[in-house]
Amino acid sequence: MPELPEVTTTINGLNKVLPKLTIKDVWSDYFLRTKNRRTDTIKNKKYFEYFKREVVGKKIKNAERRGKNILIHLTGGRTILIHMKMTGHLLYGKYKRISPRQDLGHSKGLASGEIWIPVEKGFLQDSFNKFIHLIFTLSNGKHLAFSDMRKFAKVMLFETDKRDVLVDLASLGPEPLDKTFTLKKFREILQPTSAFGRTESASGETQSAQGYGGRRIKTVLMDQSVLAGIGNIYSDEILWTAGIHPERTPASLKEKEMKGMWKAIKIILESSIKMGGDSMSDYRNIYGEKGQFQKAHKVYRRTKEKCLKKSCGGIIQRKVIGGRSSHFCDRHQK
DNA sequence: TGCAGTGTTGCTTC
DNA sequence: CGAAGCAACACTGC
Repeated sequence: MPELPEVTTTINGLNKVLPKLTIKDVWSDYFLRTKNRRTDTIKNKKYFEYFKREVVGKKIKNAERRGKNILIHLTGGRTILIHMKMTGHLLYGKYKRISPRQDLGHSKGLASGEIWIPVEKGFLQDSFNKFIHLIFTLSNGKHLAFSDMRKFAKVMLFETDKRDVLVDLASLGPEPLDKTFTLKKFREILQPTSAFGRTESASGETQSAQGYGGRRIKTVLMDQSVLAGIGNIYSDEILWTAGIHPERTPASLKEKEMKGMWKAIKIILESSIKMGGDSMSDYRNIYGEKGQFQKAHKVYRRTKEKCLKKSCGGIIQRKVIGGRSSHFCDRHQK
């Protein structure tokens, strides 16, 4: 579930422990059992060998978030990009490698016949260790482990000064928590006359004069090229707070509604960061600890329950929108 | 037991 | 353009 607040929580943790450490070794079993044919990620064996050659011996400068991507900047002008997708999370601690017995419950996820387990007692002990598919050995004797149950994650290396042309980063919209993401900017993105989202046809005619204006607001909020970092949970929570139905179009939004949504974006993302992110599913911080935002959900996964808006009296509905399950109150979200 | 559902993204088809 | 369906993968819950 890593969306913006979860990635931020991870980045904050990484920046407390990683800077100035050197990567001494890298291990992965991603490439052993995957149908992914991309050759530019570590799921490809040749690419992983290259990745390992480039990364071992480099010192870590710092970590940065861009959208839902984790960027780990190294000396030598290279940056590691990690997109956690559905189930990825980075864990920091002291690990050791073992060859587990198959009867210990390690099933399909285990491809290599080896797993890494934490040496010290604590949160890292509780789970997810059998899903570690990438691990860095650091110069202080500790490890940075990447657990990824469903193996959807993307890990690659790029030249730091080419970040502006790397499509994973270049295609992203503005950062919603950036000071420069003003109400004016949000309005420009959503308004029908906006230059955003318009394309020119061969004849030079404006093809979609409405920009994003005709799409459903839920899918627009989740569109990483419109705004970077918002996913299914936070789009539901933002729309509930702003009182806007997920199927409304940006073109139909009144000024007051845009302002309410803009404020909700800032408030909800910031409050989740303060709570250490959302651990309704398997997100954990780098020490394996849960975040708390799942306790503050107003709509997400509350299908058929009462709307929590004061004196609303509505019942939370669930409907698939843009291929994602969307939760909303059809009484106060108009 | 079996199958729908799960935070993300990208590709294909209509 | 945009929406829908599905694939990548493995587990949980009904």
